[in-house]
Amino acid sequence: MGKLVKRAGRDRIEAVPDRIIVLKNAGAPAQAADEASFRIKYAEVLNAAQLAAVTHRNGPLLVVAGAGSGKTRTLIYRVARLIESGVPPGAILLLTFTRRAAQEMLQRVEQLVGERAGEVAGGTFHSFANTVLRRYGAALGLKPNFTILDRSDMEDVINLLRTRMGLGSRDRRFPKKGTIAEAISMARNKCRALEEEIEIDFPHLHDHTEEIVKLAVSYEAYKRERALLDYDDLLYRMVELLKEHEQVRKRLSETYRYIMIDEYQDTNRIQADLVRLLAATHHNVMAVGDDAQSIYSFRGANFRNIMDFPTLFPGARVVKLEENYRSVQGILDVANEVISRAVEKYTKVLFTQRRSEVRPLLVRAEDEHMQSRFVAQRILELREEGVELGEIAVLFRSSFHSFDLELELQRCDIPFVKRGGFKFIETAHIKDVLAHLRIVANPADAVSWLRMLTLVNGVGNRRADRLIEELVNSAQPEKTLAESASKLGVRAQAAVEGCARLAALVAGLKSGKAGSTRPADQLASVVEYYLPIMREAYPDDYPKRERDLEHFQNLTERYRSLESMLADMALEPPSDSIGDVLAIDPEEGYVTLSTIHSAKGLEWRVVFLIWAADGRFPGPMSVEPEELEEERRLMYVASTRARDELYLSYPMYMFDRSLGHVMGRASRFLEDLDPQILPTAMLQESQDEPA
DNA sequence: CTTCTCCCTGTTTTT
DNA sequence: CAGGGAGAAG
Repeated sequence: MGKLVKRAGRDRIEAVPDRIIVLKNAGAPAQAADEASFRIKYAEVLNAAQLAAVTHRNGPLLVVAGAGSGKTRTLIYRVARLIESGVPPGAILLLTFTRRAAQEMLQRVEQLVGERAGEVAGGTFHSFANTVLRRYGAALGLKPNFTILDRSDMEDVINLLRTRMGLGSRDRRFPKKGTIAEAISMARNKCRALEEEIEIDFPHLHDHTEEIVKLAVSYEAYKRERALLDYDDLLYRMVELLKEHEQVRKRLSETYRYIMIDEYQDTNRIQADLVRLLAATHHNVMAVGDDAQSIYSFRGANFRNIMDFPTLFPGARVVKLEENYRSVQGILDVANEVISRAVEKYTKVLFTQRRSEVRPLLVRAEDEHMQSRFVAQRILELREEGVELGEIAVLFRSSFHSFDLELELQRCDIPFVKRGGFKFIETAHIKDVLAHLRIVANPADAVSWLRMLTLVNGVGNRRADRLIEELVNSAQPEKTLAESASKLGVRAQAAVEGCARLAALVAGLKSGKAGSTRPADQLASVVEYYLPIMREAYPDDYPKRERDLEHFQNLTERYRSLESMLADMALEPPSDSIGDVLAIDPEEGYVTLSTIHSAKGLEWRVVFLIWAADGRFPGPMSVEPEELEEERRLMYVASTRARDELYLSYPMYMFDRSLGHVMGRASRFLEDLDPQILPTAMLQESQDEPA
């Protein structure tokens, strides 16, 4: 789907500097034309509130939009309206939650106003920051070839530093790398001192505060020395850039004269800062969001942020969209009930004119497998009734909740794609292969060197560490590698040979052996080198992994530059669970399986929510009242994804590792709902149905 | 110092 | 049901 679109997206973003020239002309936009001169009849296709938002021209605007109230539609029409009013598309910046969302919106804008919409800049905060930093980061002393660290890279570095600093080698209770990484990242996302963050959210780490802070300090230094940026750095350093370099700030602010942000309730303070700085010269910011759908507090978002918008941008206009165009009233009744029991009240009550006799259904299954069979069977029936598979989704709280269902769907030959949860980009073999390419782009990328070197037989953490010290400062790392390795001595013959082979590979990659520096070709030589290593490392399942690598090679075909490919892999990784994807018949379509988080902003005609059971949703990790409130909002998000039919199901017997078999109860968010609003059904085995 | 093996843990959610 | 971590052997 949409190779071209994706490519267009990248070009759009990369084209930043050219646009500055365009800009000067844009300084004097066409004066507000009167309604008759617009091709689109805005007043006819939008309701009053939507129209008010769309025709808003200058100054800050906050749109509080309930689920399904035409939020995306409003954004799209606003973009169209601006373009029709003479604003150059390149002066519009559309920040969304995923790049996918940005692309979909721009496609729809294109249908309205034509190709020029393609020039609108857009993407996630992180991908936008990435582009800007590559271009202007030199002002901060940042190399343009910096490497982006994902979460597991971050953990690798922390682990390395921890051992190096001799922390926690004795103390078995020293926190794990993942926990430390989380604390560091959380502190930054909430704009708190690390000490403070530990006190508030990680009180159990209190005894180790001093060491963790030290670790965080050396982590910062390590990244700076080696041109490495983690996700948080992308945002932080961009804020730094805008704060400290007035010229850059002015340039960008003048380039992007109209800024729009989707899903504002899920932004955190740094992102808000970023917007404020970007809009410094014009304050033309339109934020769209729904406080009742804030589900990313684990990433530092706070649903109260949206209410702070008018403080951040004085004089902001506020528009509320409350009419729902998506769901039938029965579904909204459930959603409204769920959210009305929240401790803190939200700003809207949804209503619709879509009447329907059908109510959502709370389905009790005997056990997990029966739940899966129910979903599969109902999907088959729906298909008989003429519902396209693409109109059906199964949602769940955590990605592993769908394991049993996946097997059942496979058994019934129902094609599906799973979104959220495991990303195959994060599997060891893909990361291994990527590491070899990352050092071509950034030879100082010590994380990747470490990964590559420890793959070599006879090289472990210690030797790798010593080799890296020499490598990262060397002008020709591959030569240095071969030389230093040869000094390891006869006792490490395997290591010497292995390093020589690795050095040869790297040399080949850099020189563009096989006459090409196309990422796909470079990847091919890496794979050739890596296959024997992989066979040895994973004797049980290497065939599966080989198929992954093949799939990965296909994915890289369309990239022309290594840098853009690597940035994409870090910021917008392909998340399809492979295998199934390839087998799908485009005519038939597929059912979507998704975590609720990944379903944000999407809608389907029929939605199943499985594992709506206490202990799963909310999960065992949610104890604090605030966490439970977020789970409640998550339930609200899940139920408002459905247009016509909504099935909430849970098994009556479930297996718990610590408790054994337990009686399952419906999620606490559903259990005391009026049966008039949420009727209950019980599954029964029919006689002629084989078990 | 590296590697092998066994045990244990622990399992949201994402850029 | 993995993947990581700790401990022992080469």
